[in-house]
Amino acid sequence: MAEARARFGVEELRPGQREIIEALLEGKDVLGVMPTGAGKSLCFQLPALFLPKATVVVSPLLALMQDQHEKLSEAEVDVVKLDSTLTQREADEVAREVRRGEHGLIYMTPEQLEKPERIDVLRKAGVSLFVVDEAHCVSQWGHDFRPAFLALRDAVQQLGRPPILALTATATPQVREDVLEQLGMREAAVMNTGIQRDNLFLEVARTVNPETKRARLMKLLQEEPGTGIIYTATVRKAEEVWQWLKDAGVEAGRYHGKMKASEREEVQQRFMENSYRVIVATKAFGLGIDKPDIRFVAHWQFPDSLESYYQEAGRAGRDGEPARAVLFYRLEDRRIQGYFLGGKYPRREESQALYSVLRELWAHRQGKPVPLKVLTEASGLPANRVKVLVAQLAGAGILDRGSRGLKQLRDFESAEELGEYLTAYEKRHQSDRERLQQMMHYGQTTGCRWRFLSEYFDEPEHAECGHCDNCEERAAGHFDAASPTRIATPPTTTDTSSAV
DNA sequence: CGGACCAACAGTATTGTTGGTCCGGTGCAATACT
Repeated sequence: MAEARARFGVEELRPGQREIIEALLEGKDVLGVMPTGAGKSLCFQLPALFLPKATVVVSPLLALMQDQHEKLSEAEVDVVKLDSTLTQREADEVAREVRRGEHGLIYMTPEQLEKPERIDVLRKAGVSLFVVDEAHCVSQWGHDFRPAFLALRDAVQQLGRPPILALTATATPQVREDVLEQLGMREAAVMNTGIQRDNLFLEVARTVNPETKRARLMKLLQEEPGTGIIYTATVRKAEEVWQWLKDAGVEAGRYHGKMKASEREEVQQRFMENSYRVIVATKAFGLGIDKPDIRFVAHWQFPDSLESYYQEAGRAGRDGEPARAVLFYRLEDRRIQGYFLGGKYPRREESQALYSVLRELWAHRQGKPVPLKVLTEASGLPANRVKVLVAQLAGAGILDRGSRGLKQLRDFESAEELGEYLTAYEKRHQSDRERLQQMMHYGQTTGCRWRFLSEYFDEPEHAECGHCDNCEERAAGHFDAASPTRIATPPTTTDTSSAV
């Protein structure tokens, strides 16, 4: 504790922190689900000081690593990062130091851990603790556009399987299961501090067309003098809303993945300094946004799931002061999310084709390892897709990802097992569609929205909240007791009829 | 998946129908160029 005080200026461990740290020091795996601002970082930064060997921290974003690296360096903690921002020469130097065991805390991207030479260095240094920060990325990104997250399980095995700490702010039971499975965490202790945020007022505005949305947004801006974020589903829509706000004289910024890195950095900086009233953004404006006094988050279009929604909406009111999360619900907005879900996972034919090609290659090379590159070219599938399927085969124990290539361990034992492999992603696709459906139910429900979220996240039942639009209206007597539909729509909370 | 947009056509006013095309998120890392 003295150490925590001296290094990090912490007086007392918060709920959850002590339990997590104690479990780790006993050598257990831990999945920590705790909100941003609850002190996740301390859960590994503190043990890292006492553990005999290095602590590896996997972080999804270069900017996040940069940020943490700076903060820790200022606190005179011995920390390095290993990523593509280093020159070859710098990376070699850091690698040498790591090998000699000179560093206690090593930040890396998952992609770096795919490289055999990095694994080699870490093995020589020895690893006491393996941390996956923002662990929902394993489930959210691993299966399609950043499959390096699915290779972490192998990496940690190769490192002698030290205890794993996975940390995230939100996770449904499904996502928790997936993270545990993909990282190979068996019998992990799960610490969940809950999702309730009493200062966050949840509301939904039914908006039948773009005009209604604009009117509703203007109203919100008039009611809320503080800063906020407006999320859109597409880059084009973000640009459009941004332009419209600027024309209306609102100090607005924009943020999305098509902008240059330098510009994005500048916008974020200015947002932190309160130079903007609002930021219009796609989901690119997410991880690492930790501004405490965001007063509202509005969704021009709903995202793909309530996980995403809660992550984004939950960025409002981190300071504990009253804040609002407003969803501009429109049935038609389902379309764009449906499209995104469409091409996300490998299809059955692709799984089938890849497995056949791989078996042929093995046969042809008489069991010698097949380099990933060779398989990718032979299959004709996109590289990411191949990586996802290979990770899945590795998880099933069919192959092993060695430094010289993919080695066959066994064949599928039965038609059932093969069928399971082929249909695994169809099931996932189906469950994603159900999650989108749940997102829409949230938009349509006339019940307590916090209760809806609690049920979705499988949290203990709680009484009606009193801080969502439906509870407020019920209290004001605007619901017909016999029917679930609304009988009165006061202009203060809904705006379905008064299109401009 | 399905809305937005446009052109062609229908037909004789201005507008309406139909059919085709287009578009759509999240990042790391390696590489080629100044």
